[in-house]
Amino acid sequence: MTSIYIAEDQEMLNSALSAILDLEDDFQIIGSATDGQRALQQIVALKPDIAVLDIEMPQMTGLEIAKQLRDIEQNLKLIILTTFARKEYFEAAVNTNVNAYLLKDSPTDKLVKTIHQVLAGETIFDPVLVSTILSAAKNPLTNQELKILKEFSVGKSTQEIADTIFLSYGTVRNYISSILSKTGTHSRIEALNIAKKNNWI
Amino acid sequence: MTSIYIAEDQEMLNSALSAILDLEDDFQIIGSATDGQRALQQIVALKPDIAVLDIEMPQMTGLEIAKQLRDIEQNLKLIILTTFARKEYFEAAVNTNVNAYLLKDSPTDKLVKTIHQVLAGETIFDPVLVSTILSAAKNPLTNQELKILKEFSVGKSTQEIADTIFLSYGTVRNYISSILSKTGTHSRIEALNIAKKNNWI
DNA sequence: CTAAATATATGACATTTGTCATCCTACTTA
DNA sequence: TAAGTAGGATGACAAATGTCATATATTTAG
Repeated sequence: MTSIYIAEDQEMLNSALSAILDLEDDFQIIGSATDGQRALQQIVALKPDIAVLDIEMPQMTGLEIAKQLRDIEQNLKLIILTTFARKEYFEAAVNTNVNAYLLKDSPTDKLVKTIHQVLAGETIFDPVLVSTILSAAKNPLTNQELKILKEFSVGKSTQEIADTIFLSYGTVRNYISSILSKTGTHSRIEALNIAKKNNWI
Repeated sequence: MTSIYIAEDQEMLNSALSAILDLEDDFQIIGSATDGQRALQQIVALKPDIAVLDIEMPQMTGLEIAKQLRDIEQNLKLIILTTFARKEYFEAAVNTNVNAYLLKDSPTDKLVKTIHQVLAGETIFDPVLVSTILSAAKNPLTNQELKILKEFSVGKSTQEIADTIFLSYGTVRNYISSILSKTGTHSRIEALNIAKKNNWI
């Protein structure tokens, strides 16, 4: 019998998955939470065989939970279950040595199958995810440019950005000009829309 | 026996709900889709007793489906199942006379219960939703201002906005100035962030 | 019917933004 | 060592943006 813990902040999906997995003869749901902090505490306390973790949750993300658990629980198998194929998430997950990374855009059968495969020692990455990552428009922005993009995404003015990252006013404007040129746009809002669409921020 | 159709674009939740509802003795899932167009066609063809509709789906939203179905299928009970408590959605749903409006932030039990209540002739609005709507910061923008906000949210310049909605350049700038003043900001990006946070767009 | 509110428009002004050419300095690298 | 090259900075200019005062119809409310 395999014990499973579910961390998923959308109550409907959380309860639905709990019910479905619990129906499997060899699975037993021993707990679930809709926020990250509680999930981490309970997983440490209950020591399940498998933890299914959503990434975006209140309090603490599934990736943070995975990272902390990796250090203290060697046997625990970690499965990340999330909505979007974001490169940053994926890389973080790979670096944390999670056992599987699945998209919510898969049917529940797939989750069940994945759990079985993980128990058998396999590591599973959703193929849709992998191809999305590989085909995604590569972010052409430098670190500095990305930092500045994030600054003006919250509405800061050039001067405010210059003050927060300790660059001159003119330099910040040069970077912004470069961002606009690389994104093929002529205004901050357009550049932001491009960046969001391509998951650069 | 009650026949149910599910339209929900997130495959994991779709399959999970299908499985769970099908387990109920008196329910039978007769179909499901992950896009709006296909859902509408199949619902018309299969004539279920209940249609559970997500709002945000590719091709066609659940609200559009509900509207079209209301005209041709009087007996069909419509249940809207969605993530966010948005005033516009809620109002549209009420105007379409849907039989229930439930948030995904409820457990599956609640959905099952709601279906039974709807079958008994009741109309159910998620209480969390109703209180959220009532307490939400009221949108202070006029229709024209909102229209202009949406225009510059996609990155259009003042002149481009003026051209698309047939107003003078100066008038558009006045409206934008008014938007900034009402949102307590001094730039379009800040105003956009406020508007998004409060679900005005 | 009048007063107030709306929707639209202008002109004028100060700031901010976007674009460019150029410059300096510290590192690589051929 | 000389020629790049990356990161940062200036100054100058045009265009866009944000702010205000004001004006004129048109509606709406009292």
